[in-house]
Amino acid sequence: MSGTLDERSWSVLHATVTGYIRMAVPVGSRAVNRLFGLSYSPATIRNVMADLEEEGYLTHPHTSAGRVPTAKGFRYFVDNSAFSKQTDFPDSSPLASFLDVVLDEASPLDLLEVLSSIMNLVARMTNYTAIVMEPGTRSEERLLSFEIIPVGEKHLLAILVTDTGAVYKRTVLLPEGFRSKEIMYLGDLLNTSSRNSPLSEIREKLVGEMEFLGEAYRETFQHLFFHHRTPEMKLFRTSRFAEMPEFSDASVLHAIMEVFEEKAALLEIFEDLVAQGGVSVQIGSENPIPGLQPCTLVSIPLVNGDVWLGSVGLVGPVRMQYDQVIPIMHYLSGRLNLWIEKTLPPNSHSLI
Amino acid sequence: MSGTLDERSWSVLHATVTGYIRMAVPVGSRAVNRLFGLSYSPATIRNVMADLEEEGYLTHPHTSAGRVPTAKGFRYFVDNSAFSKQTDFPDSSPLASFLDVVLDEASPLDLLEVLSSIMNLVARMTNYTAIVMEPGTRSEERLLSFEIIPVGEKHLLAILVTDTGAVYKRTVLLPEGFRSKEIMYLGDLLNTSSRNSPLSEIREKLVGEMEFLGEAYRETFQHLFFHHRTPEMKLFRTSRFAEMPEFSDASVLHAIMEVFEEKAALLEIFEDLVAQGGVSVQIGSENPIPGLQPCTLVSIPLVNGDVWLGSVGLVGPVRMQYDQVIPIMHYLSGRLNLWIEKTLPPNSHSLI
DNA sequence: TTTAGCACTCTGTGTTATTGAGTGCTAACA
DNA sequence: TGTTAGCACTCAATAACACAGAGTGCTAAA
Repeated sequence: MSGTLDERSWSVLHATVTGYIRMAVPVGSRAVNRLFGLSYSPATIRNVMADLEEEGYLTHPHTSAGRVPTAKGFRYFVDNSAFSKQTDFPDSSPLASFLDVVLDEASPLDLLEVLSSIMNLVARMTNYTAIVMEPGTRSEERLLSFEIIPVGEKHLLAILVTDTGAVYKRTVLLPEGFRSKEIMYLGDLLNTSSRNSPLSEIREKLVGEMEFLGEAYRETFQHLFFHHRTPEMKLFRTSRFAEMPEFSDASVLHAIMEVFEEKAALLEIFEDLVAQGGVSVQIGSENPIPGLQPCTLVSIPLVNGDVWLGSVGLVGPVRMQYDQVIPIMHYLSGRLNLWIEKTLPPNSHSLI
Repeated sequence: MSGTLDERSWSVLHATVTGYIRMAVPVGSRAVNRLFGLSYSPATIRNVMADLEEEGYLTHPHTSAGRVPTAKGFRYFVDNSAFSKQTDFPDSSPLASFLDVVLDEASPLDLLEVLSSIMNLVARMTNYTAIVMEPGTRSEERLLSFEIIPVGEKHLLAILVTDTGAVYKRTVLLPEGFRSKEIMYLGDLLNTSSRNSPLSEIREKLVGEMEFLGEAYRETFQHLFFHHRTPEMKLFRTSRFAEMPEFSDASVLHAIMEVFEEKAALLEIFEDLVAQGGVSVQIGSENPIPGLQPCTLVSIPLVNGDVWLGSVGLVGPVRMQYDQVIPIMHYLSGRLNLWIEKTLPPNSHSLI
């Protein structure tokens, strides 16, 4: 990135950003001088601020207003603050003890629920909106169990379990003249012959074998067996946005709410950040979704080697309390990924 | 309720309410006269409006403003408009053909998904927020299948299926020194001996029998078997609220968003309305949740005899397009409940 | 190099005047 | 007697204006 700031510029930038985060209004030279006890006078600070503005770290809503950090200013602040390197986290934190309990007794096969309960807490601690995302279909998902259960006279309920802990269910009406036995036989066959085979392989095999079945059988069976797994997303405390001054404009707020109702775009962001690993901070327009550009997204991927299992994130205003959020997310990244690494075999989605 | 309005008063009330729904601003006597071609002059309309105000159907934000309907005014409007009695619905509607397709191939065991896809469409058609609610634990839920699947060396995955189509899963770490065989044996036993027994009965039996098991076994098994089912709620298009003029006040909007993040209160409302049956319209303060009082909730319970399977609702501003929403919900109530009645045995949650 | 001082700029607020929509009342009318 | 035209009155919303205050940029002094 661009050059490094000297000591004095950095302390002014730091104070300006911190002040803006706290007050949510443009910060003037006097405020920086007083609030942060800088040993420079307001006049000096004004000079420094003018320089910082020229270099693009600050802006000016209008002549007689204080300074507001730009995305570049926030970026420099985040990259150079101590909290971004901080690796320790107080064991006494409620989060730490919560994780102790949850991670001890839970399994990565129940990842969505585990992450949900954790991020629910994190959302409450930080007062920002939390996101939990789990990807859809996984490449080498393998069949653990396929059970067809007759329900009543005319219905079949299929339960498909894969080694990632995913459970699919579907109910179908048995077509007129069909015996449930026949379909159940197919199910049993599959269950014993293909246990532990990748779903993709079973799919191909089935398509081949099913040529010999009647159309109606084939359709019913396919309906029971072929599921596509959609990504799962959960949100916590989206209502917080309605309280923040930067979202008092209804159209801005509306745009954000719409982003939250459409998981595809968020999924893409999380996918893109997997390779990066660790804590990603996307400030303002650094993220590609237009509606989300007045926001900052702090997120971490959960991986087992090079297999992506899911991601969690926090969304708040650009004026986010980075010094609180980033250490929390760092800590979460460490604990969760360690837990996954310890529990799952290397590079696997599953416990096998 | 209070008395019946004479012909003229009713036409003025009708025009005022309709006008207010359309314009979202107080409606004056001239507007009523012009927009609705009433044969009375503005002066006469003013007299009638004054009477309606005295009787509590209209209010007055301030002297020189037009009239705004009160909750009582909306209530009278809803109760006496033709659309509330209308029973037919165009077969050509996208909703009708959508239901034709969905209800034909789906089963009430997948109720949550069925209702979700329908209400997603309804939310888009009406531009209001849709809610799908499914109650939690059901009294006489019976066991269909309980399977314990070993995953890897040290984990067990339990899948419990009940006759309502509910599927529970949980993964546990096998305690040190345990053999998965032993626990699986318990599972098998349960599966063959207790299939079709109510969960409550199995629970009691197990608690009795498990006295003889060691503490650790008991705990592990209980962890696998005892789930409590929490109510499920899904929301569609909550972002719409951010666009409506009556919710431009951030604190009002925030209160509503918070209601949507807490399913307990909504669940209670839906539960209370089950007995009433059919289409319930709760206008403004008629619903008991404070944050939701600037809204109207139009909802229908889905029942099989006296068994409640779930509810769906639409939430919008009090100034809702009742003439569009109520017929839709009437139609939905009819189609869905008929579908349930045809598919499920009488007074049952399930297909058995 | 830093800082005090000062003129200047611009938003936000409070004041006032004005406009216009809408009412309530009264008197005329059918 | 019910309906309507006319008119004075009320009050929110808007615009115009002055003014205070916060904050800047520049200059000159320390």
